[in-house]
Amino acid sequence: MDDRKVLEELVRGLEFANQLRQVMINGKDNESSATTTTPFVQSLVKNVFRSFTNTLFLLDKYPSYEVSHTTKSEDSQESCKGFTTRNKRGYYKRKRNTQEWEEVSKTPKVDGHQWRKYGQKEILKAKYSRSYYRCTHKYDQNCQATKQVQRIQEDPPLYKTTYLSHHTCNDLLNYEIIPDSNNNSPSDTSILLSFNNTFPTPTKQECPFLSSFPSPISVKKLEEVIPASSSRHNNNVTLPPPDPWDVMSNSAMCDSVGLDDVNLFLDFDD
DNA sequence: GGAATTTGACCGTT
DNA sequence: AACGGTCAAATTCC
Repeated sequence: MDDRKVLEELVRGLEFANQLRQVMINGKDNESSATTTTPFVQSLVKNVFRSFTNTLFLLDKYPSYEVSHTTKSEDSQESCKGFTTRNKRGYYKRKRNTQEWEEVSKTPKVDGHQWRKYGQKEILKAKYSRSYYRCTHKYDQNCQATKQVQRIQEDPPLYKTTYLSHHTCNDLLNYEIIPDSNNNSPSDTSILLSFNNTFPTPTKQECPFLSSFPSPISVKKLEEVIPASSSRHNNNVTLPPPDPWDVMSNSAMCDSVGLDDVNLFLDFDD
């Protein structure tokens, strides 16, 4: 069987589930409908996500899949961002690869991974500066995961996190592959792949195998308003925001995520 | 004293 | 030339 086709089908399923989630989110905006439909529907959506992500994790064990989804940009990025030559300081590939996804949350939350801030820049036409983080295990485990955090809105505060490359380190605690908890409690509003979490972060946690999950999808937020003024040294974004793949595990372990906590849209590159 | 953060410089991309 | 991602020395934190 063609792993890629299987994966594409799974991704399509995720997209549908995400669309359903969007419907739910819209429903939550309308408070009356939210109270009547969310517990059951949320549970269903969560289970759908759970099934898809579990399968995707399993697919990750297939080397052929990894190869088929290694893009040119990834290859070049590897060579560029690896900084094999010390003199090539700042040598990188600006063009984003396909293993990139974004998340928008109301708070810069803590995720399970350990991040090291390595830079902060003022971005043109952006009101707030952008912070750059790399995985703490970049050198000891050659983990290439990086992320960028930028505040995009003042009131209410909104933060955009852009993840580039998934973790390859073992920075995560043990994680059981998403068990079918059959948890349909009304308070359970989390969703796998919600790319967000709210629970307090243990210093170290999560699952090693999750960290090596290759993301074949890119996630884009559809709209973003960035005021055209500039301010420097915004220290509001010092807490490491969540890592999507952590969140998947986190959601599985601790279902405490609000659906409206994330404004996320999936987009799939062909 | 080691680890993490800050911040100006560097440098490839656009 | 401007922009933005990264480096690395200086500084701060624990």
